[in-house]
Amino acid sequence: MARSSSGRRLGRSFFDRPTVRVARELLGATVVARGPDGPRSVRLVEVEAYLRGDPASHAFRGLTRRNRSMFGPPGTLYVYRIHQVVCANLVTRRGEAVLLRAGAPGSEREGNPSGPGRLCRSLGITIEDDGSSVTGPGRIAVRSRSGPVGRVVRTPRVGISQATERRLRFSVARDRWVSRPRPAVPSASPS
DNA sequence: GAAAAGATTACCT
DNA sequence: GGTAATCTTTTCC
Repeated sequence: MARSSSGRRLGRSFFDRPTVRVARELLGATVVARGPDGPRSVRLVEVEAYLRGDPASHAFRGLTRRNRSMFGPPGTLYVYRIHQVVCANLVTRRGEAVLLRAGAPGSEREGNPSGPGRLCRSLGITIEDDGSSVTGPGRIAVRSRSGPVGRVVRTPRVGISQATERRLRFSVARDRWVSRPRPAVPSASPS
């Protein structure tokens, strides 16, 4: 099988670092979810950072019933429902997290993980996974990237109405799995 | 208790 | 490119 191999499981120390740095380094990492019909995996190509004092963050107004997982330890999954789908985040430091927006499917079974809701559907992540940890024995893990990642571009985040100018969306330039709107790639050298 | 808004997506013109 | 679907959480009266 032409499977892009992945490295070791990322532990708490990986997530217990500044959120922007974690976000950037998650690109190329693989999320693996054990399911009833075997493991499913997605290699991340697009994420967004949500910070302290960030009006676009669900944690901005303090702890609520919905966002309590964002205040859990590093490596906690924060899963929330929006409209008819769910989206997943990985908590870094208290009250900060990285939204998983898109990735490349590990095989045909994962379908199309291009978009936060689609990515969760590809991995079988549900609201039941909210609050679980990816650094422990749970069914979901993150494995470090094993190969080079393409050029990374920083652009404004998608779908928010506050702090829209902050460039906290990180994506692999020109990767086919990056969701829409597709970021413009600065032309240092046109290809 | 009621109303509005939403870190989206699928389908329409 | 624009809009409806759809339902939970949050917020306001």
